[in-house]
Amino acid sequence: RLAVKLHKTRAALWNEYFNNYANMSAEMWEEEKYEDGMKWKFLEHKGPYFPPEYQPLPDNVHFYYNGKTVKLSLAAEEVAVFFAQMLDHEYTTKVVFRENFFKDWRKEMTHEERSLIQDLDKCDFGEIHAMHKAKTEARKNMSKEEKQALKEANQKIVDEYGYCLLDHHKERIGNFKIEPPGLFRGRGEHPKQGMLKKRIQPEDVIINCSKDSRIPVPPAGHHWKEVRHDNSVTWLVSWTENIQGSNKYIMLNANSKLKGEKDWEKYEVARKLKSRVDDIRYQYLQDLKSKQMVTRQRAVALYFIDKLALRAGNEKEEGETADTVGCCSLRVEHITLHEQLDGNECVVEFDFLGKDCIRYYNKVPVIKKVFKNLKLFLENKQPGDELFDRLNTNVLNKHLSSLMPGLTAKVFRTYNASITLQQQLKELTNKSDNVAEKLLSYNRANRAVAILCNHQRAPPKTFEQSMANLQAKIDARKEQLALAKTELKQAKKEAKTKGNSDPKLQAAVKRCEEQLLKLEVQATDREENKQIALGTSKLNYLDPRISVAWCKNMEVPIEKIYNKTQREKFAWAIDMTEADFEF
DNA sequence: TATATAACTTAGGATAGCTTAA
DNA sequence: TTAAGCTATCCTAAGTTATATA
Repeated sequence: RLAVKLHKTRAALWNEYFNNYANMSAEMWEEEKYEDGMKWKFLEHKGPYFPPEYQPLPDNVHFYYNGKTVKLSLAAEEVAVFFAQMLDHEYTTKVVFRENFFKDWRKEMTHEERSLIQDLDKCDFGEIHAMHKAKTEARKNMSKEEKQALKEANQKIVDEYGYCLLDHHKERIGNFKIEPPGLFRGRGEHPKQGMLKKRIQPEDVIINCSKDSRIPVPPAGHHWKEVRHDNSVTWLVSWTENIQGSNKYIMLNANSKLKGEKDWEKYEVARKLKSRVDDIRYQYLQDLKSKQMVTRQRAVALYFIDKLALRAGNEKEEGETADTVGCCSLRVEHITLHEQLDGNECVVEFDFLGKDCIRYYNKVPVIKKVFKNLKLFLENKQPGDELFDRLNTNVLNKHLSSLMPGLTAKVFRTYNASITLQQQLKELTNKSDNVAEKLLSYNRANRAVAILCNHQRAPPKTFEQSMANLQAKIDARKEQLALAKTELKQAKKEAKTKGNSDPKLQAAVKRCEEQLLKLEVQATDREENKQIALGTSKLNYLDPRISVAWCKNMEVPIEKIYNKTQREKFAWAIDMTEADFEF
């Protein structure tokens, strides 16, 4: 009940803010009274935008099997094109990808095709691939006018399908396009990579909107799977995808009221954790000594989640997805215990694949009680056995929500990310620094969070080159600076005899120094960022009010840290945050 | 109580398109 | 003016969590 009350108070606060934000007077916007769980009262939209239908290959582009031209049926040809388009990609060399593709491709073939085409290695997609490359090339080389026309056509689609009416607001939709068919590209060693992701028809699509709205019209000759009017959910359109059998949704853009409010709530829960975290930590440290195995496992898991910002780690169905784990699903093989390592005692070495098959590797000194428990958990287990065999995310989250309303495993990630940013910003930035230095500090604080959350990226392909280019610029600037300095010296000497120094030359030296510093700072920033992605934490874990307050305090324009999309998403924070905000 | 499912957030890679330097 | 390089945006996969179902 308390949580509901809290929620309602927040909703009222939010409405007050949003009235201002939307630049509407309170009278114009009759305050919505939402029942619990009601997401909207009125929802109208145009339905999804479908990808264009398949365009058959021109007659001069051939597919060959075993060296002979084969004219494929339309369905088989479309799938062949999917494969041909990916030929430059590493995917198409992987055995699993090729096998899955070939199996699904054969399903699309006619009887005759199927009996002829039995070996993928005998297929020659060369001409189709070349055609595709030529097409992308041609697109790149379009004239200004053609590009402009294309842009306008796209804008027209956005104007028509990209917005909806939700209660009193025209809101942008996040993804209004139905996903086009193609070959499934999973991450890492995905058992389903290469399978055919089928074309979605209107008959597969569920529409969600108000009863009294103008119901979206299906494409000519088609009908929707269902039209429903469920205002307890936020999606406008959904369909079932054929690879995993899971649902896909069309939902609002991040700048919408619905999403913004949810985001705000997320950070409010994390702030609440801030005020409770001491007690909660004390509790799980006590629990390390519990007589109950479940409780001790839960305590160790919480220790990891809190200290290392690990994800909850749901169980996954084997063979359906790549083999990745989070905290609760860690297996014996993923950790190594060291009584002594690099001068530290009780070190746990983690090595596992997390979400998106991103490797988590870390050597962490832990407290003795945790170490002792871990040793116990490992007893009589095989490498493939679960470390926390009595624990799952359900048990863990049930416990957490009993400690604090709204508390779940992922709140710790949000909390620790945001509090780390705030602390780091305090520690790293000086008011007297120039903007470039302040931004380096900001990025370093952001980077500390990204490292904590293990947000990695593949080093950009052009990284080495781009670093070299930057270094060349720095060298050139250094030379220029040296030159400017000698000129100034010379001028000063002459000034002694003539009596006036040269302010122009002094300014030139100063400008040169500033530019050099800026370049050097940029180089440092880029080098440190080689394998680290800052965007994910910025967008999903860092309370934007921390950044907004920092910008105000440091007199850094908000545009320096948030691009247009980010400013739109965080409009609420930019609008409501004072310089003294504390997370 | 276990398992499945729905709904929603979080995630990195691909690509479009803008900026900058040659 | 053009191409290279970089950033923003798009895309959709892969998580988490709450709830429904067996």
